[in-house]
Amino acid sequence: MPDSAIRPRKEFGKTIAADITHRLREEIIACALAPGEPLRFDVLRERFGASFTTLREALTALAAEGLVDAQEQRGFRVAPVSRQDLIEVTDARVLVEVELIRRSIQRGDDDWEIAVISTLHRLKRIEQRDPEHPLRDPEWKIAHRQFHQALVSACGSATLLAIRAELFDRAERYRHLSANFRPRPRDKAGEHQAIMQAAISRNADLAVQLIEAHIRSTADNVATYAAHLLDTE
Amino acid sequence: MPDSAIRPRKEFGKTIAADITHRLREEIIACALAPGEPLRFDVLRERFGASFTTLREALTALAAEGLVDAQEQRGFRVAPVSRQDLIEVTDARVLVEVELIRRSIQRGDDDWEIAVISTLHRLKRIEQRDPEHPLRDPEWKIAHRQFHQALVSACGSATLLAIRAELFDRAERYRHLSANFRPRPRDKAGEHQAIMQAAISRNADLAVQLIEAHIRSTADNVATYAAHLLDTE
DNA sequence: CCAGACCTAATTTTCGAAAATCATACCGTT
DNA sequence: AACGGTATGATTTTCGAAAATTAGGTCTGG
Repeated sequence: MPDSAIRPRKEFGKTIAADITHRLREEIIACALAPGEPLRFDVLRERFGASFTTLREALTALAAEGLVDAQEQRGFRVAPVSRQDLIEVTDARVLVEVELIRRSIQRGDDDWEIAVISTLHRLKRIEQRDPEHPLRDPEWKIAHRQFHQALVSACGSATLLAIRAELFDRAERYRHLSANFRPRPRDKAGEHQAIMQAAISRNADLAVQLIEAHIRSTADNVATYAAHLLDTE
Repeated sequence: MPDSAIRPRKEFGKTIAADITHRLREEIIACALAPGEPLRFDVLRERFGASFTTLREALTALAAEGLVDAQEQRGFRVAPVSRQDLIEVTDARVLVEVELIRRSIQRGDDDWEIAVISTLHRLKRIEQRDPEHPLRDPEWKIAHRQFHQALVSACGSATLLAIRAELFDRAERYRHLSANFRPRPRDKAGEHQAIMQAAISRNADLAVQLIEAHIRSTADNVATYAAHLLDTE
């Protein structure tokens, strides 16, 4: 990855504000910025090399996504975590994801099947290469995200996909939170494989059941291994 | 604190940006700013009396809510409307609202019942007073919003309530869109009464059925009377 | 010693100028 | 006339100084 000195001021054709929103989002999801941590402008200014107002715009956008907590006249902080919030995010994810899987299975065409199969294939490849700590591998994170994205991509509702994406981000932050304390990842590969097969064979009820179990067991895992981070709030 | 003779620039304790976000949201929902209309800074600056960056922050927040469309490097515009978007918003609302009604009916306590009954009462009072064009009456709009809010308020999930609120706003904009062309409002009072009774008597299945019909028939109404505004996009 | 008013420093929030980018009209060439 | 490049004006985007607000510490009176 390019050094920050070499890195262009902003990504392809986009505004600096949008770029910083993206970078901040990644850092918050990865818990490089800890939950509840104050986001002071001096610090951010130095870290991201942007002005007050540009940073403010990025923080406002992330506040609307639920990753940042805006305290009027008292600045911003990384959205705190809690057991209650984890439960809410999990339940909301199940509600939305189940609906989108059903729609995608009903509406998905050949391209959808190909996307599901190929994104799973890539995910498994990466897991074979280094089965240790998947969440620490940026490539695994991207591949994992793309597989789940592909599963629901044929649902036909940009509105619900946007909501799903926000909930996915918030859930991923909790996964990172517990990643450092989890002794060994469970058998996600097998779960993903089963979900893919249920989806491709158009077995909606089975796919829905597997997805719900997948989401809930991940959340349970977080609740167990990050318990000490969730109760002190 | 300078007690200026002029009216206060903002609501007490809030930032100007938050205040402008609120005012812009109201105007977009009410279609005082037409769908698709470009939001140029000179114009907004004069209308809202704020600087570029403050306005930019407000527009960014509204973009995250789906009421404004940010076109990188080419400014902002009011989010366009379309038949497809109306369908998506309606379906998403049904999905979320049905879930929240179920939870509220299961969990609601005495205070919840009181809130449902009293907000409906107020709504009916306002309708009696002036049964003509409810959407043009700010008081009716607030009362209507508060009744529906009360119905789901006991669901126990701030996360889902926030998602619901965004979808409600987007749907309300469509209602305003058709309000000018609808010959006569249908019998909403009766529908609200029936929903309240089903909720209070803890008949979840009936309440869900009524809510879904309520949402869908409203959307159908919009699709009919605002057809000429939805197809040209 | 405590409560509360006051002052100062730290921090956020807002502003308008300046830089960057986009849209359009103009011009010369094929 | 069609095309492509370029200058020009319009508009957005970014910046850092300045204003506004909060946080924290000090002093005073009871």
